[in-house]
Amino acid sequence: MSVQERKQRERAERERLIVTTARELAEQQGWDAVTTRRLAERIEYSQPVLYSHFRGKREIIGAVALEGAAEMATAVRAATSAADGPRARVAALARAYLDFAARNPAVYDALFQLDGGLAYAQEDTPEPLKDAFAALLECLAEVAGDGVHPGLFTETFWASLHGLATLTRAGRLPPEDAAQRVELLVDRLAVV
Amino acid sequence: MSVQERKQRERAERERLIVTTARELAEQQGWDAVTTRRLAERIEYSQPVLYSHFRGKREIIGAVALEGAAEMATAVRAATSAADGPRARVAALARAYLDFAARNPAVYDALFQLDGGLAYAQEDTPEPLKDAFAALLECLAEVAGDGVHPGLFTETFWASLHGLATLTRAGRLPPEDAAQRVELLVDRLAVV
DNA sequence: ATTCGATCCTAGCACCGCTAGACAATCAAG
DNA sequence: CTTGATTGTCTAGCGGTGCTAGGATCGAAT
Repeated sequence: MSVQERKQRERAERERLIVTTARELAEQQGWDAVTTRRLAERIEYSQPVLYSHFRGKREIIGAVALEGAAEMATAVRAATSAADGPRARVAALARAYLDFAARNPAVYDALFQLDGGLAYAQEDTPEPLKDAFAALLECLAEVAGDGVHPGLFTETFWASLHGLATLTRAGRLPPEDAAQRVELLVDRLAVV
Repeated sequence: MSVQERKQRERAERERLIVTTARELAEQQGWDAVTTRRLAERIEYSQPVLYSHFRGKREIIGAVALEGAAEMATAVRAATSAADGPRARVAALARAYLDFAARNPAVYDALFQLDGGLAYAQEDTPEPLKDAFAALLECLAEVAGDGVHPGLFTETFWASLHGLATLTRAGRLPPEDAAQRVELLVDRLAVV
């Protein structure tokens, strides 16, 4: 029994190694640089080993996305719980979200830009994704305003943040006025 | 002289053919399916011909993006000019924008998701891109609100629309309530 | 000690973006 | 009309990609 357990443990460790290595490589050099060959070389195994853990590159991206979703949820909750009052909480949420996107561009891409083969906004959506959305909802529900469905409001607010995050990072928006745009968004969208 | 002119004309026609074919192929089967081989086959020339018109695939994407920017500007202006009152104009703009993104997903990707080698939000930004932004600005400036820079407001509003467009199309947002989200966005962001 | 199954790697497939160099068509000069 | 240079296009190939078939190796159980 113990032998099998050890093997299982080692296998799980190697899977973790694959995911964290893929994430590192993606953050360092972009997802384009995350090829199965380079990834295999970094973990010091041959390519086919990757395919004994994941169906393909997509699933590896998906694994990084799930890891990122959990972290993002934590970051958002930490920021909102440290703020006083609805207005300050929403502002803290927005900053935390954009900060996460800016600090972990590759993870953010895996989550919302690339195809990681994950289901979104459905019953079979993985728990970390649901929870990340819940983290937003918890804070944003209180500023949705009368007669506005909290879920719908959260989706809309989230989409606005997502737009800011992606357009800024892709060089479509000048980065200088980022803070002002966030402030404008919070001021107008949140009902306090 | 006439011979050279004819050649120049034919060459320009072929360049148009490349761009429209790339666009067609991308809309039909996605940008992943737009390979230089397939594109060359469709225009009935060999691969190297593509490289006598464009530096590489990136520039072809960029050409599609510029074409799309011009069309989007036209669509937005048509929609806004047909509406009465600031509130209705902004709503029409939002609908026209999202409609364009939904109807021309590949073009939208070329514009705002993919790397077409174009400069954004700078002095050397190509004219069609500047003009597309100007089309948004013309309408949105009148609802920016007191003390809010029109450019900054336009950027923020645009980012929100962009977030809705991308998240909806990527399956990150349920498509049913799209109209309600747009309405919410217009109601809250636009000062009428 | 020997089987046998799990584990891993080598080698290779079809495809990608891109380019060098051969070849044919066209034009200007003698 | 015949050259020679120039232009245009194609074939073939490079190094890379994601992914997989099949053989080698190694450890556990008999």
